[in-house]
Amino acid sequence: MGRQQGFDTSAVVRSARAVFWEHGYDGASVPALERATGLGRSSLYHAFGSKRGLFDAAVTSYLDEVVRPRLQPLRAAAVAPTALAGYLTGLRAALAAAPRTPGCLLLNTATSPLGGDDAVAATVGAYRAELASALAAGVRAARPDLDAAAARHLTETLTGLVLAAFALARTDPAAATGCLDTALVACSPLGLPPAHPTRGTRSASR
Amino acid sequence: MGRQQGFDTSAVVRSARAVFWEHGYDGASVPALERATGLGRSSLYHAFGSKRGLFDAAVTSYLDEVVRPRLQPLRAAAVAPTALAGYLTGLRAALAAAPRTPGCLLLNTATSPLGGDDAVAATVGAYRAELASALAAGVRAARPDLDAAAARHLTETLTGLVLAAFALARTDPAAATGCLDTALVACSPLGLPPAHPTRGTRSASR
DNA sequence: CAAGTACTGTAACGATCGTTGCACAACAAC
DNA sequence: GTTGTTGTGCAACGATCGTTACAGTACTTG
Repeated sequence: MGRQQGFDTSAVVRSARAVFWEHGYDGASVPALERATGLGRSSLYHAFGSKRGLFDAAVTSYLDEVVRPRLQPLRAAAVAPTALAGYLTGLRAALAAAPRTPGCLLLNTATSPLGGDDAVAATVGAYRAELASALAAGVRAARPDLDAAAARHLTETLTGLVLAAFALARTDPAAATGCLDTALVACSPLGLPPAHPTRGTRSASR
Repeated sequence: MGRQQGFDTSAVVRSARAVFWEHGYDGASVPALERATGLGRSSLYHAFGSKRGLFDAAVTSYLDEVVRPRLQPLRAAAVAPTALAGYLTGLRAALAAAPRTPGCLLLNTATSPLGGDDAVAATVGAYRAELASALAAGVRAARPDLDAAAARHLTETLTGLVLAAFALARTDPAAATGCLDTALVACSPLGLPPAHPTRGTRSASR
């Protein structure tokens, strides 16, 4: 069936994803995508049709390789009581580790003009629902003492705090980790910080 | 001292601000800014130096004419106990009113590549601090029963939920208003919704 | 081997980007 | 009125944007 392509598609998408993640859709120029992927325009356009096609592939890759692996413990059949706190501390560590993090590819897209696109809006909506669903499972496992209304309230609070952390990641990483600290406090059975509101997470710097 | 300019600077900045708000910094082309303001390039560049200069003026205008007026009841010397809930319901109504809202100009900028700019990051940080400070005052007035740690925790939770609402405004207005509903529940002394978690706000549609 | 098809390199496309120079118009100061 | 300064209109700048056409290469298929 003709010549076979000389590159690994998923690796190329991963490289392109990094460019979109850091520079946004508009800011990611085709020459920059060529450099990052090591491919020429012909190959890119042949494989993905357009810049937007490559971006869509990058978003799918982001969901599959970045978002869902981190949510996996919360989406399993049996969710551990520590899975919720583990997710939040893990996310906190990830944000604190990188000196300058671009935040969340999907949230950045949602707040960009591209967020007006119906397909993008649907993807972002599905992402938020997936996150909320996973956090709900974590809340059920970590806080079986809560009734349905309280669990729902806590879930929505945590979802909002996680999204706020993503929103602040680029300009104010400290504030972003602070949001996750607040989330950790919120899901504690005590309901209040033990001594000082600033929690120490041994796996994260600062 | 020479010819005097034939336009109202603040009105021009207001028009330009709307363009930046909807299309973002990169997406706002100079021709579009010309059309919105009714000015030629010469006048724009003479008055503001560059596109970035006009954007900075638009951000200042946004803070002065959009953000702070809404926060004013929370920044007054004497804060009413209802000011906090008033802010949240007012914001909710504003998000629910417009069919398609561009969210928050500053948060959109923060999550864009421009968020990496030091000046932008500083502005966004100051904005977040101002919001958090105002919400803290509202919490003190609305919930004098809370101790310092609990008040601080509630303030950070509310700040996060407001930011999350802004982040979701463009792609999912319903989810954005949901964040504000959750915030309203969180600052209620009951701590839980009375019957159904979905609160009715008589001033807002839906 | 011959034929056909799929992938890739090079080059250019038209469009739009933000910015600048220059000539002219309008007003203040003298 | 004259001079000097400042705002505005017109036009073009070089650069970069995403996309496409075309020729050539590499491989599968018969």
